[in-house]
Amino acid sequence: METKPTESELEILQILWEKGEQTVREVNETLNRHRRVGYTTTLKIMQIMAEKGFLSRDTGSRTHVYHTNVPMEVIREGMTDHLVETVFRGSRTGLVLQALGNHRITSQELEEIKDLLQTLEKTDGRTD
Amino acid sequence: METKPTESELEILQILWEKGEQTVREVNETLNRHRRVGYTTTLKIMQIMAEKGFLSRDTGSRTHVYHTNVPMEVIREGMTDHLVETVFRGSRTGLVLQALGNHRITSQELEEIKDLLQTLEKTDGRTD
DNA sequence: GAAATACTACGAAAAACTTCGTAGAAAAGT
DNA sequence: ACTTTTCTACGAAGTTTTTCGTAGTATTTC
Repeated sequence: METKPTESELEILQILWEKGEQTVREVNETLNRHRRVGYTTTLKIMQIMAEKGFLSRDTGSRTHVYHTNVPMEVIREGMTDHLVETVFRGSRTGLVLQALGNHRITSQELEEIKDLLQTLEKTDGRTD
Repeated sequence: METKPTESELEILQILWEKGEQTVREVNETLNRHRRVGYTTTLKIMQIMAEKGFLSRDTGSRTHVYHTNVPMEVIREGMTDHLVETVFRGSRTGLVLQALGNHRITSQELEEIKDLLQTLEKTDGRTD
């Protein structure tokens, strides 16, 4: 399965993940809240995404309704892995330290992370 | 400063970060250990990178010697921020949890992260 | 010192992605 | 009913990135 959408494709995926199924017009209107994009541009990209398998569409009525075909989780994992490989030379921890370092973090976030670490510590059988 | 190299540019940056200054031929040979790339292709990209400011070069002798002009840290930060914005809707913690979750992690890595968290907890004055 | 090799500069083709105009059909408005 | 709006499909132009061939010099090799 494809896991590396282009930037434009990712914008559209985000909208569909958040709002569920949408028509091209709806997606285009959402996009236009942030930047100017022509209707047919959005249409074209969504058609391409359907070809690539990122989206499926209901062509029952004249106005097609699109929905994502890939879980957000899968894309997040793929993109994160790609960053780890290309930028952090395979070091997942490197990325984690980068993401944590030098940035303000709330107590709640800190707790979340510590909880996850504890879970990992217990669950994940390590050999070292 | 530019912080978002293309994929090809990133490959070259990685080589120069690791090996220090290099000629086009040296870089090209390293690239060719993994995939076939023509010499002039590498040359061209490195010339473009010099224009963009990613690299500088010593043109003293006929064979130019290139070195990076941007610290690895800066690119890592820029690329990580970009991923956070586009894929994790601005949630740095989301990325951290993604990077940690579902992946085997060594005790040593775990310690590293816990240490960093402790430091953050103490150092970073939080308002919540 | 002539031939082969190595280097840069340049341009342009190829590929991937983005953008939009136009055509033609369906639906809605009046 | 007919005019306007809305929709998809399609093609093509525009952009960015990647790829490489060729030309022109310099250097090395024999």
